Amino acid sequence: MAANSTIYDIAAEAGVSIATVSRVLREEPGVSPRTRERVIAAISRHNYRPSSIARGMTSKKTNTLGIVLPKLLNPNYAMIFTGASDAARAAGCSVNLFPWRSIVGQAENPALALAERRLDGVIICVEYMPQEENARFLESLRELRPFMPIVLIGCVPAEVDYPAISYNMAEIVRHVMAWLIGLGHQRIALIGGMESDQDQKRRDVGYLQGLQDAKLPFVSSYRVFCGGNPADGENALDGMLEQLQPAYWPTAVIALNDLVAMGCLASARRHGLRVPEDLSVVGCDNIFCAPYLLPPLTSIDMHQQELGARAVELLLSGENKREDARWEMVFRASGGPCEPDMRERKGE
Amino acid sequence: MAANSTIYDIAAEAGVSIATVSRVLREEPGVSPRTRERVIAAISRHNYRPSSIARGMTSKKTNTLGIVLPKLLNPNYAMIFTGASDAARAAGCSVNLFPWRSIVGQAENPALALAERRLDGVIICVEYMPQEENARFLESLRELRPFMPIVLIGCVPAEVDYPAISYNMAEIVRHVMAWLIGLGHQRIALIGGMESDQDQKRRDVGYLQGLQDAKLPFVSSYRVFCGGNPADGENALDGMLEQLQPAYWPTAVIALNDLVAMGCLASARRHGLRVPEDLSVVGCDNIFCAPYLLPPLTSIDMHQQELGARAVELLLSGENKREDARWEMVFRASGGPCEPDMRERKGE
DNA sequence: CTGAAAGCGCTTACAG
DNA sequence: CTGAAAGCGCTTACAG
Repeated sequence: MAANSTIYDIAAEAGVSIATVSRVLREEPGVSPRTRERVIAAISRHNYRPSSIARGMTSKKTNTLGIVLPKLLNPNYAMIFTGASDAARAAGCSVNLFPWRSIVGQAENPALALAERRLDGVIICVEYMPQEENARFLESLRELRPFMPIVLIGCVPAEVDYPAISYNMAEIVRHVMAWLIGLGHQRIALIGGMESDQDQKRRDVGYLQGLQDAKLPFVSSYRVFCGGNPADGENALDGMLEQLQPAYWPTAVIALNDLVAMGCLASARRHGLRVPEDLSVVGCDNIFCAPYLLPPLTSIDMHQQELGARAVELLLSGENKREDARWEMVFRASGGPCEPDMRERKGE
Repeated sequence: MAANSTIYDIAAEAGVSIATVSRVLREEPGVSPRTRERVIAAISRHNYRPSSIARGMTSKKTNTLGIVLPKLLNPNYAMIFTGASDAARAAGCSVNLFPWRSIVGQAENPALALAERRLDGVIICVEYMPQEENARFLESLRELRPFMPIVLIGCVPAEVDYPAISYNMAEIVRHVMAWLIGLGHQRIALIGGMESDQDQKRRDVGYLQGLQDAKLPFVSSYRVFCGGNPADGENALDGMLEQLQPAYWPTAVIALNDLVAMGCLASARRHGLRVPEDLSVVGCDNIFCAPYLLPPLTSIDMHQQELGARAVELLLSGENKREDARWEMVFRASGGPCEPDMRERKGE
């Protein structure tokens, strides 16, 4: 009376064929009310649940989508997942989350680890993937393609031919640079990201463009690579400040993300820098804590839930279309005019 | 040459039977090296991947676990998921995440929505579930049980008979109360949670016990129910402060979680209260931003990744055992001795 | 409106 | 060491 009852048990109990039970299950029209009733009664008596796995076997549909994300501990990705999951549910699908680590490290073909799952489609976030692994992964994606539709999200390289929703980190960083420069900043640091990551390269492009736009020199001390957690940002800014005379300290920092920005705030505080008077800090992702930091953090809203939802739509639509993700700068107190207290700058 | 190749294609190509291909696939011993080689060559030529769904069909194992969590946007749950996912991977399984919303609202038997997935087991977090839905859910769990092993985590009611890893919120809140009272606090507020939630009841038990231990009166103005987000905490404390003369303002707040605590910090700041001198704030969950708030937040480390990992172990072991989750108070600057500035307290 | 039969792509005894 | 055959629990034409 339980997990082991199959469509045969129900058919026998209701005195019909399994085809009829199947019709009732799938709510197909063309079953007489009386029959339907008997079948439904038998189903509930047995607590019968059709096996989605057997269904998948015959129907070739699993009603399950996959999403590959770097990690979940950064709320940025939790937002993307949530958006995707909600949209999928509305379309009658569920979403399986694959942390990046769970599919990489698979000997030759990382992406093929997904193939055997026979998903109805997969959303892959190409971000924070070390260059080498990333290249190998994109390569192996070609072999995944025959198995299921793929949509890429994130910093999608222009040359790959997949449906994608991408954001242009170069454009974003350049925009932030222009804003900071407009506020009088000339010494602007860019902190975070691994030098080998795909999306870092895009950030650096925007950073350099921003400098060029204002005819400012590139000072390599102001570009520090590091991981994506608060402690990474803290260490990175600590290191920068300690290696430079105060006269050369940056007056603004663009952080990889809000986590790194949090670390920068902590470092600034410890070094006696007032934010934003002595140091402006700009984050990215606009995670839930950004407004609650002190000072509240200026950041970039990447509209992550919308991004996740849109990726699902694109995946289900089957279009091979490339879109740009929306983004928007959110102004809070951590970013402001450049007005460092010169009395404290012993070097000037 | 792709998604459509099956074990038959490989068998034909390699000139063997499908049983032999299956043996090679599963790395069974007892296949001659020559044969194995031919099969492997055919597999890689076709980019063949066995269908996990067909495998599940015959082997009755899906190597997939489920985990039901209230939401992912609170990092608390992202930590639990991460711990579970890592542990599952080490055991050769993957973990499917089911947001609470995705399985509830299913007409009669919410838990049965999981049944058809034929998971190898499921971890269910019983928390933040409105009482009514929660009761219905626990009830329907009985019908899920024949389908797959279940492990409960969270504030698991003592009366349910499932393997579980539970934390005793009553004990935790009582402990925090004792600590605050030891620091001289007498007016302690408890903020957050929905009155109807199971785990709130446990918190309230601990709160009342804490008051009793110190022979302090229960002042209902100090107990405010609200949601679990920063804005909820902010509004809740705002409301409390605005309804009381400053002389009666609490000198300490125990928040539902760190998100609510963040909101309380903001509210305190806006009301000119120094933390911790005028108001101590204690959060729960010790999420990544706790150390980066101003002041850094005293919180409870719930060892979430360990909890998730342990739940997976318990699930796979098949033991029907009930364990207590580890927890630990983390002391930071937001909690301290009660020494409000009386000059500011116009009422005294 | 209903049923008999084939088939989805594998694994698993059972023979040899 | 290898293969023929049954079977997992459904859906899907095809008949009637």
